[in-house]
Amino acid sequence: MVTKAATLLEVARLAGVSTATVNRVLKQQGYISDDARQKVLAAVEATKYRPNVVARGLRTQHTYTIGLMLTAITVNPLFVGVAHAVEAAAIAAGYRVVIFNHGGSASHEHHGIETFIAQRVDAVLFCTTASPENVEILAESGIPAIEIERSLTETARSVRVDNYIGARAAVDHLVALGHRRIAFVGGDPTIYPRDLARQRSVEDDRLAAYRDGMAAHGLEPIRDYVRLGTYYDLDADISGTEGQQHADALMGLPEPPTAIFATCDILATGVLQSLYRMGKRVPQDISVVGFDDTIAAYLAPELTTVAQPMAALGRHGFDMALAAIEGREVPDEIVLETSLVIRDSTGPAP
Amino acid sequence: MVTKAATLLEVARLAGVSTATVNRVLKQQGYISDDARQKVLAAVEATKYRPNVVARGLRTQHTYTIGLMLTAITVNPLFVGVAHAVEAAAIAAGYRVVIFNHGGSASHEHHGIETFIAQRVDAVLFCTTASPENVEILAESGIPAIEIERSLTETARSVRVDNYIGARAAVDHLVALGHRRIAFVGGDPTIYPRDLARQRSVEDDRLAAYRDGMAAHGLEPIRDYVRLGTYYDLDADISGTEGQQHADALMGLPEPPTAIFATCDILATGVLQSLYRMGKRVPQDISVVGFDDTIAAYLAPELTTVAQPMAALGRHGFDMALAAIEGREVPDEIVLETSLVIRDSTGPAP
DNA sequence: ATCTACTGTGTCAACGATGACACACACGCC
DNA sequence: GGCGTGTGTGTCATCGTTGACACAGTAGAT
Repeated sequence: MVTKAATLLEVARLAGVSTATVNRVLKQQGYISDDARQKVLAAVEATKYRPNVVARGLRTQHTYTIGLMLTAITVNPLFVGVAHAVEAAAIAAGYRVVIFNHGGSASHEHHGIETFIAQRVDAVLFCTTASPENVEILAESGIPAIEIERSLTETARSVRVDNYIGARAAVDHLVALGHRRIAFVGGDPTIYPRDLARQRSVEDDRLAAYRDGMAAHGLEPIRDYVRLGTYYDLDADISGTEGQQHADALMGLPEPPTAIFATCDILATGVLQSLYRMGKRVPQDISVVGFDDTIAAYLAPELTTVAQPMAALGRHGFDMALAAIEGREVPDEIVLETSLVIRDSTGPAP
Repeated sequence: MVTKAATLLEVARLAGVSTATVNRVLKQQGYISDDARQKVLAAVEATKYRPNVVARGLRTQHTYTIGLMLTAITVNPLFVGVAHAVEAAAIAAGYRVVIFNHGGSASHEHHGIETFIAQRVDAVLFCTTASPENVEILAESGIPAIEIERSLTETARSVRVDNYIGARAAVDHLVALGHRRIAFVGGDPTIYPRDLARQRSVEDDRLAAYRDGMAAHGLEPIRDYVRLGTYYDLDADISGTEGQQHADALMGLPEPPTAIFATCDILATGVLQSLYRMGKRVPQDISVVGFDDTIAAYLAPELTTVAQPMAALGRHGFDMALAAIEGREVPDEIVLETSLVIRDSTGPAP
C-alpha cells in the first residue's frame, strides 16, 4: 500500500493537538504533558510520520547536507577511502553527503559548485579541486569549504598530510636496506598546483624528500633516476601505463636502479607490471615502494608503501566543516602523519 | 565579500517586475516582452541569483535528488564504478546523488532509508541491499527503487548481468586453452540471497556455469576443486586473504589445478599473491581468470577477467529510476552482458 | 462597435516545519 | 486578593518558489 507521507499537521489533528505540540514532542524541548506526549507518539506511529527535511531546510536555512567534490572517484582509491570516511563521519553527525566528480575539468567543477550552492549545502569538501577559483566562489556565498589533501586557496581550511616526512621515510627505508641506486617515479612539480601558504606542492615535498634523503646518506643524485610525469590519466579508464613506461625506461639504463620509489600506488602497479614482464623478481632483484596504501595489499608481491591516513583525512575534513558550520573555532590547517607500511616488495639490495 | 543569496523577490524588485515574470524568464515559458527579459536577466546577473532548490523542492514535491545505497564503496571497486556511472548519468539529467554505505548491516541500511525518505529523494538505487525488507519500505512510501546487480524484491526493478553466460565464457576460455584441471573459487550460494523471480543467486549462476561448462567438455567435476566462501570480509579493511587461502589449499592438493577461475577480481588478487609466494609463474605454470574487471588491469600479470559493464549498470539503473520518476514505462528487469577480457594471466595448459 | 485571440504582467495561496509569542491555568506566598 | 513562577498549549508568520488565476491592453475580424 502506497501512502503519501504524513505531515505534521496531520499528526497533530490525529493526536488532537496543535502542530507546535507535536513539534515539541519530537524535538523533546519545552513542557509537554505525559498525556499529550502519548497521544502524539501514537499518532506519529500510526501515520508513519517522517519529518520533511526539505521543508525544515527551507525554514531553518540549514540543510544538514554537505557537498563532496571529487576529482574522479574511479581514478584513485585514495578518493574512495576519503569519501567513505567523510560519509561515515557525516552520517554519524546527522548529515548527508552529496557527491560530485569533476573529472579534472574546471568548468565541470564550476557546474558542481553551482549545484551545491543551489542546494544550499552547509559546507563543501574538496578532494581535490580542479580550480582554486571554484573554491573561492563558495566563500562569496558564505559556504565553508575544506580542502582535503591540498591547500590551494586563501579562504578554505585544509587537512593534509606531511608528504615530505612520508616520502623521506620511504627513501630512508630503502637506504637502510643497502640500496644506493634508488630511482624516483612521481608527479612533475611543474604541472601540479602549489599549496598557497607554503608555495610548495605535494610533488615538491615528495621530490625534495627524495633528494634530501639521498644527499643525507651521501648518495649522488642521478638525473636519469628521476622520472616525473602524471600519476594517472584522468581521461583513461585505467592508467597503470604511466608507471610501466617509467620502469621500462629505468631498467633500460646502462646501470639500472636496485630500488624504485613510486609516489603513488597506482604508479607502483605499473612498475610492478613492467618488472614482472621482464622477469625481474621483487624484492630479490629490485625493491619497490609505493605511496598511499590504497591497493598495495592487493598486489603481488604485497607492496611496501607510505600509508595515507585516509580515514583520518576524511574525518578531520568533516569535523572541520562541522566546526565551521556551527561557528566554532577552526584551525586553518591540520597536518597529519603518514606511516610506512613495510610489506613484501622491499628487501636488501642485491 | 560574503553575500547572502538573493531571492526571486529581490531580483524581481531590482528588475521592477513581479516574481512571476522573473520566474517566466528563468523558466523560459509563457509570454515575456523583450524589455522585461532584459531587465530580469540584468537583475539576475547583478544579484548573482541562484535558485533555492530547497524551496523549489518543497513547492514542487520533487527534489531532483536520488539516493544511492551501497554496501560499502571501499570493499569492491565494482561499487565505485557503478557509483561513478550513476553519478554521471544523474548529473547529466540534472539530478544530484546522495550516497549511503550500509556496510552490510540491515539496521544501518534501514537508517539510511529513513534519511532518504526524510530527504524526499525522488528514487533510490541499491548496489547492493543488506536486507530486501528495507527496499520494500520505499515502496510503501511511493519512492521508486532500483536494484543494481541483484533483484531480491517484489517491488523494485533491477538491472543486472547474466552471470551464467559470463562465467561460462571464462570456463570455455580455459578449456579452449587445453586446461582440464580447472578450479573454481567463488561465493558460497548458501550464504548469499537469491533473486526472487528466478530463485537463483549470482553465486548459483556462476557455479552452475562452471559445472555445466566442465560437463559440456566431458570433464569430471572434482569436489576439491570447488572452493566456496565469501568474496571479501566487510569488516576488514583489506581482504585479499580469502583468495590466498583458497589458492594455498588448491595448490596443496596431490594433483593441483592448472587453472583457477575466481569469481571476483578481489578474490583473484589473493590467488595471484599466493601463487607469487610459491614461485609459480602465471600463466606459464598456472592460469588465473577473475570476474568484474575492476583492478584486473593493475595486477601483475594483467588479469584475464569477465568484465562487468559497470558504466552501463549505473546508467541503466539511473535511467530506470528516471523513467519511474517521470511515470514512464519501466521494464521489470534489464539483463546486460558481460565480456571476457583476455589479458596475460591465461595461457596454454602446461 | 463588438467580439476573439493573443500578448504580457501581477497576485497570491500553497508546499511543511519552525519557533517566537501569547495565553491560560495551577500553585504557593505575602 | 494580588503577584510571581512554573507548566502546558495554541496561533501564525516565515522560509523561497511555483503556477493557477485574474486582469489588461492590442490587433484583427465581423
